[in-house]
Amino acid sequence: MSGFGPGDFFLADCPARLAVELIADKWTVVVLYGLSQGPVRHGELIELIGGISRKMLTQTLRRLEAHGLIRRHAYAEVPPRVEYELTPLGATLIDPIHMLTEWARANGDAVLDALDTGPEPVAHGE
Amino acid sequence: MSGFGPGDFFLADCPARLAVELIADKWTVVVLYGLSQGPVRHGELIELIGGISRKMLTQTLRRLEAHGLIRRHAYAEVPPRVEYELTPLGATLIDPIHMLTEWARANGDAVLDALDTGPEPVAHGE
DNA sequence: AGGCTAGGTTTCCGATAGGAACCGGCAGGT
DNA sequence: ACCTGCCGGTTCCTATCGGAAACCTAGCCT
Repeated sequence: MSGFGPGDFFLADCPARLAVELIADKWTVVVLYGLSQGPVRHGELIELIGGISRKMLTQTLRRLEAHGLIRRHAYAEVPPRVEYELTPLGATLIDPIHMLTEWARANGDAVLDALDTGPEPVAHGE
Repeated sequence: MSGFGPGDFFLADCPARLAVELIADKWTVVVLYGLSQGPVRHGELIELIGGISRKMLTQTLRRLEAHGLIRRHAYAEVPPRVEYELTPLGATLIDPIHMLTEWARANGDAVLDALDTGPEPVAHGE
């Protein structure tokens, strides 16, 4: 070991760790991926992302907005319309996110196979 | 919109989504990063990763092992020694993980600045 | 015998996640 | 005029999770 760069990132309170924890979240990656091609409405995201609830979507969007990764546009229209889009800072995440999603697409089956192949409960003394 | 490839990944139960949720976890990214340069012992990870508890580390490692991303070597020695290392499948995650950590290192400060600059409570009617 | 080591589990409790139900304003149907 | 539906969001409530600290196992050292 000992080959890691500066001691940061492992330091629990450094900006890099906080940034990772911001996106290392069940919904964040999927939401950012959904926004990666342009502005999307709240309702569109709800329909697009299977399994997410309005509450968790709003919560996730708020957090990303507070951290400057996305911007919210609320149009004062009759049926309310709200669009979300990546900020320039948020756009810098597109590449990392796409690498992750591509990895997931390529290896998702292998990961699931591993679950069936060797559940081995470990039991540290079997 | 409508430019997303196949409808998978948004489907909530497809392998790709499950794979993303496996690694989109507070500790998983940091742990995988810690293993990215070779085998590491449990205790080394505890010292390396600031803020993690033994419980969460073990839990995270077990989950990664069950999904075939890492392998566990328990040496039957006097003071027990346990090493963890990436499997070939897990090694395919190094690149995506490194992109994430590099992004975090480069933009962590900007993300934190955004928090101070515009906490704007939103209040959907300001 | 008692203490040390290293990895892991258990216990307890506060914090969080998440679904369902509700809110608010306005357009349109009747 | 009233009821209903649309959209985004919030509130309520519970099940689950996260984390600190204590405990466990097993063998060597003193």
